[in-house]
Amino acid sequence: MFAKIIIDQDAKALDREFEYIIPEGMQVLVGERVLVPFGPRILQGFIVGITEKSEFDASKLKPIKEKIEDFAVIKPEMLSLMFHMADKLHLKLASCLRMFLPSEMRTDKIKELVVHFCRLAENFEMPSAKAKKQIEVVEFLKQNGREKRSVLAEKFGASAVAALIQKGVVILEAEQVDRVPEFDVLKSEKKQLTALQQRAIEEISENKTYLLHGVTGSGKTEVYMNLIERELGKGKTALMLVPEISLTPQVLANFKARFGEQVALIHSGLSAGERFDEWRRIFFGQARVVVGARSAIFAPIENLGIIIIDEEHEQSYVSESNPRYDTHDIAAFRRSYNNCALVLGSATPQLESYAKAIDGEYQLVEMPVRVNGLEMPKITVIDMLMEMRHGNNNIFSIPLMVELKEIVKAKKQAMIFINRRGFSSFQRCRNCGYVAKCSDCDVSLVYHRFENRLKCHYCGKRFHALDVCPSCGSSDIKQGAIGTERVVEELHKMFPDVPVFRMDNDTTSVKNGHRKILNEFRSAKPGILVGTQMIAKGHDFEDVLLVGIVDADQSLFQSDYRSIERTFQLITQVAGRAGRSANQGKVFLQTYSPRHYVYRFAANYDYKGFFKREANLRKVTKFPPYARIVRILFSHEDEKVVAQECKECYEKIKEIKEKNAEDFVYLDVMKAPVNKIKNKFRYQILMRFTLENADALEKQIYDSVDKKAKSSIFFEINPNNLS
DNA sequence: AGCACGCCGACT
DNA sequence: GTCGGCGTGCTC
Repeated sequence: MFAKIIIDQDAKALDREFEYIIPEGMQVLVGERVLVPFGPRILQGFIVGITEKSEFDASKLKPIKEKIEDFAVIKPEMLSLMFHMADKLHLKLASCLRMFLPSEMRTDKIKELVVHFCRLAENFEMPSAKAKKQIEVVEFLKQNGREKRSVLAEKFGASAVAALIQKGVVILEAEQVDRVPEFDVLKSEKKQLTALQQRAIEEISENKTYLLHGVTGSGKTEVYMNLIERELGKGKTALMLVPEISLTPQVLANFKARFGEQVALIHSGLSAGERFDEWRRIFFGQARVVVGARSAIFAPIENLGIIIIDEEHEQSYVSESNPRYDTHDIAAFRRSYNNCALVLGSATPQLESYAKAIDGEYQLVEMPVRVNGLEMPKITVIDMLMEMRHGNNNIFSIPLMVELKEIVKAKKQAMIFINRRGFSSFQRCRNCGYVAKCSDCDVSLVYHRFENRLKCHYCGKRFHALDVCPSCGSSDIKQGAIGTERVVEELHKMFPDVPVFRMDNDTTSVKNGHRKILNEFRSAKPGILVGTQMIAKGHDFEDVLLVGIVDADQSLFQSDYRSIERTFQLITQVAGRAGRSANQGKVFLQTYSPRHYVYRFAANYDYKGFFKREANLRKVTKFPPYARIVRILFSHEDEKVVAQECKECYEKIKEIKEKNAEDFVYLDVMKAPVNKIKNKFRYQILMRFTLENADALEKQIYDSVDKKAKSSIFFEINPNNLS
């Protein structure tokens, strides 16, 4: 018998099946992991097929060396998912398989956590009277039966315990224990459902895809929990995805409280060991509910009754680094494989999803009212140009400052949203215009006051801050647009006695960083929380009565077809943080373009109006979801090589375009907007075509890319950012 | 990915 | 004359 095997190496040249002989007497299954001789070395491989006869020259075949586990780590569903991903997303087979296993399984450093217990042998000789410590151990075990070796060693000394084991008086028993991730414990309280929630649960009853459009505070989480409960009752399992940043202790605690031991949690805060143990619990069916971030969509859970993607519009569901994939696509595959329901929930669905709901491809379920029946907080749009004209050059407008003072006086809380880390976006010389740039990447550096350093947000490299301009020697250095650090500093000046917290990538990178900051903020009254996107997600603080959006335009003027949509989503999410209790909250939105339509729709919480306007714009200008964008990015350290290879590829695509002229809207080749990252030069081909022949064209274009090129080549469909 | 084979410059 | 540069090609 022969096995088709995928070698576990992330290389283009190895991205196919290799054949091996299954040795006599070795029992293997599809999906198992094995070690095989490959050239001069021994590598890990996955069995993806078993055949009677070989297709390759039989005399050149080698036998499988050994099995790694005695069970198939890749289940049938995941195997078909792998082929699906390789085919549709142009991913390498091995890199798909890697997504399905906890990374620590490949390095085989981590194993089950084994604890050694000691017990007395059935019949044993008492140690000699001189060995007092050993006698104490024996007495202790007589009293207590079993104890951990580490505990005994600490109490009586490791040598005494070792001697007893040596003599056979004490027997060692190894036991595997699961590492259980930390979480805050909440008491489980089942809330009374509103009529709206009840209706939503009833509507989501078939094995279809549903778009649950519910305003912030409409109680979507409670709906999810009830849906999951219903599936568990039917003997099914459930998979729920949440954006990484909203995997807050609160959310986790809620699920643990409701579903107890049946829940497995997967998120980036887990240690390697914890992650592995959760994966095992899912794999072996002990966990029947999986809650996790993006990569949890690959959890080896079987018998799915429902898949939920909460905050489905979140960018974090799209993997931007290899392997590139969109969680929606994977969820759609698993939904259809398991013939189960898929629920996409959001207050501000992606335009693409809402369009599908309108077309009837998804079922639309609406929850237009907050659970507590309260109005949404009032959003006031503030014209910062007017502020400047009236002589206010501060980063806060007068109305926002007035309101902040009120909050402090009333011992309440406020959140200030500013979507930029660091102190200021760049440092520029006022004299000659010099802007500090990263030596390895083509981007300006961000000034971080606390460390007094310039940092590259692309590669993380750090540089000395500018005292004098390196170009002209002038010491007149201007700070660019403001960041979180700068806002915190301003607030400290205004309110020296009020605790101000900063939450962004820089302050939450330590383990449990989120939780610490949020817990401290929770008890600070008055208190102010300053942060980037990550404060916009799902934290419910009753006393937050004010939300300030310092610079709403920031996400608006990025040359990206989705930037307006993103701005709308961000404002709605951030505003939803204010007034979660009976007190009406207020939102102040500062902008330099107050008449932009996105602010009018956002201030009125008019999603449908916004959708209509934006969808129409996309239709007319032929952008997704009414067209497809393909970007092919070439990257290499030698600029001549990338430029050349990119150009060659472009010429081939140009031929395709000429044959399909009516489908193409746009095609061009250029330097990538960020021309260099980590010392690698980047060139790109950008194109746009209509949907009629999109799949066929996409395939042709993919096939025309030179597989032997020296540059790394990235193939992106409707990319989120074009840097 | 790694490792071997293979064809052109500066060295005991 | 040889040692070694890394370009090209192969691994069931």
